[in-house]
Amino acid sequence: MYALVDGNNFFVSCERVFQPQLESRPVIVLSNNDGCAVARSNEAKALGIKMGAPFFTIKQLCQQHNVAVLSSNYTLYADMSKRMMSILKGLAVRQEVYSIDESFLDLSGISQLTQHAQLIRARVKQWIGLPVCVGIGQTKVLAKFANHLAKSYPFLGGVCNLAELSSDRLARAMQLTEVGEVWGIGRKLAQQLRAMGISTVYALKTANANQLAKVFSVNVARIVHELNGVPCIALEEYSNTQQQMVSSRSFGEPITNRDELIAALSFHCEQLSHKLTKQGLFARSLTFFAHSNRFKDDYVCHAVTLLLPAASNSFRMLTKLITPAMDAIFVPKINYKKAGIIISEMLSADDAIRDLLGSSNLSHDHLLPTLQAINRRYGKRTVRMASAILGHRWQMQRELMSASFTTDSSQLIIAS
DNA sequence: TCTGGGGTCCTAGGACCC
DNA sequence: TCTGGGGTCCTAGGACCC
Repeated sequence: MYALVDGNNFFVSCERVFQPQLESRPVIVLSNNDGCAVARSNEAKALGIKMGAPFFTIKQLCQQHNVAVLSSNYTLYADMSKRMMSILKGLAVRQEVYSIDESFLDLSGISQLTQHAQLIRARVKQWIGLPVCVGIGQTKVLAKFANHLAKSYPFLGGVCNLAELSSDRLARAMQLTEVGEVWGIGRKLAQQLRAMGISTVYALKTANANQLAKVFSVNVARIVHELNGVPCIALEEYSNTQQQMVSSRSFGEPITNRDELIAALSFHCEQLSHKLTKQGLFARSLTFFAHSNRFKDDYVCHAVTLLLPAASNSFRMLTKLITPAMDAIFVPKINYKKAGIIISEMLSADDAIRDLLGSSNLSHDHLLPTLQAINRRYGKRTVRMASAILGHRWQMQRELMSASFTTDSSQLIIAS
């Protein structure tokens, strides 16, 4: 049996742990650049604030109802997530960390599953102050569905174990739930399924999997099997090596200036260099992209993929590609709104292939460890490429951010 | 005026191979 | 008249997830 444990309104709950005065008040957390609402407390949901709603469309509503509006504080959420995952790990046979606030657990061999799920809830709440819901089912898709029920029906007390439901009640619950709620059925698929007369979870469960595989893809067939209790999606305990690495960001305000764009791309080189080093990986090629506002008619997007002479994790090497990249993508007078870099080909140190002359397809920047040591000791970005300080107008807006309660000793909460 | 960022997987189609 | 069949690899693009 699988469990899906999911933090309730995760970002909001993290904020409330350190700001108890936010309890029982409507609270929302905004995305980068204070763009749109990415987390909402129940009170905020009740006001009709939708997931992903652009902030400018709800600003007035927030003022009217005294909604607490916060910029996102990912450092805090990542740290709270790490703590939550480590608690869950101790309460399961195997664990798959699925997202910042969700974890699949393999509960094979554990008896009294419902009680165990309640223990999970109680422990996470007591040890780190976060409320979670637990859904239990025979497959990952069913565990997800159970979790949805646990969240939707408060009388369940935050835990839903499908094995405890009679087949009649399970069928009833599936008939009452829209097909789009199923994990893996997004907006487009839900729309197409509805057009075929499949509009509830139950209708999907009882549909012909082979037929759907032909019309859509094998994925949809897998989901149908999973809804029927046949596992098709395995628990991924150890994440396979990452396929892709991205650093990108929208600008606080549109930019047209070449230097400003260079500064932004330099920043992304630093970010990626840091990520690569942390995971022991080396980039082979980088895709640089920059685009204007995608909500406007004159939207343009330019991208170029460049190969490094040898795979590298050093920001000094990555940064060298910025000039050729700019030559390929930069067009004057365009109002750029976002830029970034994608690495889609990575090597680990083990992949290094030595040729006959002893040179390697990996290039080690021997200065890098020293530079990193300086930055660790004297603070992030003490030493950096000069190109990164050519401009700053591109930086994000985060006007309403809370403190780094758990990761910066100067910002600890003081108990008096 | 204002609309996130970071991922994965699948498919279709072309190039190329024997 | 009639022009194979099976496979791999790559890329672009779309859909999905949180």
